Amino acid sequence: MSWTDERIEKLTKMWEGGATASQIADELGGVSRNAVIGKAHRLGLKARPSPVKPNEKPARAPAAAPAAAPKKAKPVDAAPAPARAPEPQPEAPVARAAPPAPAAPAPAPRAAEPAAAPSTEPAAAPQPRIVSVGPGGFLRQGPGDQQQPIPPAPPRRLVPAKPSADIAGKTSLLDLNDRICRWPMGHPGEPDFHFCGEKVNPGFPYCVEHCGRAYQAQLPRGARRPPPPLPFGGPRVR
DNA sequence: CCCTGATTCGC
DNA sequence: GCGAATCAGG
Repeated sequence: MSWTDERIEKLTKMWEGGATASQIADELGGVSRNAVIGKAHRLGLKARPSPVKPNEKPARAPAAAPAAAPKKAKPVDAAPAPARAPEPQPEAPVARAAPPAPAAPAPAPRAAEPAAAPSTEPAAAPQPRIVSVGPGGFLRQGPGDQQQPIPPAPPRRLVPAKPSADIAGKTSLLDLNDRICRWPMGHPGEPDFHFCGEKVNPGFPYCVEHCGRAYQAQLPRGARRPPPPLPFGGPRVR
């Protein structure tokens, strides 16, 4: 299989949509998970929560291997050339004139340090907030009013945080009890997935109508009719 | 072991 | 450019 435009597009969409490489490969067909990952990288759409540590980066130069334990001596570059890795060490500022280099990321211009204020005055007299409205309607803050550590914690992915408008008023999983019909409407995971919600046919988990769908008399052989649609609408088409 | 993504490297 | 092999964490 080759990477046609369609396939690349699908790969890109799914990758960005959060699908795993396996899922994508499965979907595209004819390619392996590795192929998908490799292609994704070549396309430049990296950056995904990787199971592997983003930690120390030996950069594939474990030259300092402890006595060396090459599981598989690769025919190539088997020789650990000593002349390698001219990694620019951040240290050893040998002959460097030291201009006003802000080496340490010291506490940046912090607006206020009320904590270490041994001031006799009870800290912070309630000053009237100076707030104005800027163009566009945003609230303008005075200096020092910066509300800093508010990392908005980007949404994880795909999972609707709250019931969408589609499902408003519909019977959700939490609404189920043994008096209402739990016949599924739509597919689980989809935004408007819900349950029938009608009053059940007493003694059954479904309403009368859906009991009719769920429980069907076995017809004699040869007189079978095409099977009715299954719950969930049958197997997912993909 | 299964899964995941990252990386390498021969092709 | 491609992807199997390999690695490494969960």
